[in-house]
Amino acid sequence: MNPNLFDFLKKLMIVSNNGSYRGSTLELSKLFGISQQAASLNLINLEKEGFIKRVRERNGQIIYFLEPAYELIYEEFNSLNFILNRQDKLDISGKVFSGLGEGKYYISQENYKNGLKAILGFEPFLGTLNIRISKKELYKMEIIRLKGRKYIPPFEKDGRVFGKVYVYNAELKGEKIGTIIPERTHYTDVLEIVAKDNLRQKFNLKDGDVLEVTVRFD
Amino acid sequence: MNPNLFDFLKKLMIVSNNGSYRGSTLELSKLFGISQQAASLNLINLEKEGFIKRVRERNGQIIYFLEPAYELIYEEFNSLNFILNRQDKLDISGKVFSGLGEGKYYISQENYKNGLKAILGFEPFLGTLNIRISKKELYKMEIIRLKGRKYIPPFEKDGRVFGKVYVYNAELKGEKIGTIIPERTHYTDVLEIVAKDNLRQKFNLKDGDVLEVTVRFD
DNA sequence: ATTACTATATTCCGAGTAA
DNA sequence: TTTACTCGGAATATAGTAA
Repeated sequence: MNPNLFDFLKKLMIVSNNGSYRGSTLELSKLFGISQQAASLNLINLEKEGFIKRVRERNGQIIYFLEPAYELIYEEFNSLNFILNRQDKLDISGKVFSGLGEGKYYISQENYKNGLKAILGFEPFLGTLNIRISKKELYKMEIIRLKGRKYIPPFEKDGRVFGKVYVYNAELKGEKIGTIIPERTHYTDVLEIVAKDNLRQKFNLKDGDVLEVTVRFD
Repeated sequence: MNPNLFDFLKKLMIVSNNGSYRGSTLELSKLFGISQQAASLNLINLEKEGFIKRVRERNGQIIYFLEPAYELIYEEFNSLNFILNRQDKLDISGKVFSGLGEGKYYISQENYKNGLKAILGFEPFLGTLNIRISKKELYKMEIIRLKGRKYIPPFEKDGRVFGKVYVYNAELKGEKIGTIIPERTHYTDVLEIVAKDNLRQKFNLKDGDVLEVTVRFD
């Protein structure tokens, strides 16, 4: 979300009571030092994006905050908490699920395999373990993305383009592992795990099992 | 601070390590999905406003975060915490100090006196107790300002203009009191307290004593 | 290589005003 | 009274480019 709109939402939630705000756009404009038109437009956008629900009244409107608004605030809260704790690692948890077996195909490519070995220090098992991150922890995925420093550069092979992937040292159940995040992907809630061994076998994992991974940024 | 610049600072602090970031404006622009020029300009502004200190290097620069940056993040963190806790009251503490006796003059004006009585439900002692809010809790002053609902409208008397003041029900040491914040003032760190009695006498207060006030928003 | 200036493009805001 | 549209101007971002 646009930082200006977020700022407006934040202020709106601060001046609200019991999960709602009753007032007019003129009132809001005066409170926030913006124009009535800007207040109106911001409300329209917030409603369009599903953060608030409005009910018109004689003299103004009632604004109800929907769950996504609180989720957004919570994400931001956690991001700031992360900064204040100046952490060099981050714990994230998710549920095991079966991918389409693409992981094995990709990881078998020489460039990726060698890149992983160089960054992680071990020869990876030819397969990945996927975990899906819950909505509550999605903000951590963004932080992990932003913190990405080590990566395997993109390359071409047999006329196909293989994209840049960020690689992180990590731990799982005391095991040194790696996590991979492709630079361009639409799966923003998936963390791919590589390890020396077949983790699914080693820990007898089933779909739906919850795993906690410690991702390192050094 | 401008929300866009704040957002940039926040992202910068997330991708940093050990209180500093080493890299180029081009790198940052790619990380954040903005232009190199915008990254450069944002850094210039952050440095101008005293949030960062930069050291040029061969290939880029090192960016050090200064204390005001952490303070800013901390303030925002607390504001969001406030939202998430959906409070209808707020505890704020500050140190007693002696004003110039202006409080007595203002509070003696009929309009102010009657307005206070109407909102607070008691006849105020003709004098105010001032407390100065510490930097750490200044963000609460902004929240209180934003939450202001009840006020005494501005008026003119003897050719003088008396401004709008926001009035809040509050508590101090179990006592029902009121706090006043003028709409326009340059003392953003001062909370004025009114009460039925002379609080300074009643509680034997001296300058420097720390008081905790619970401000209500109902 | 960099950063950052200048000029242009785009986005955003607010005044006027219709509904 | 409201909210929210159109439109012009301000603010902001990007492109080009100098240092």
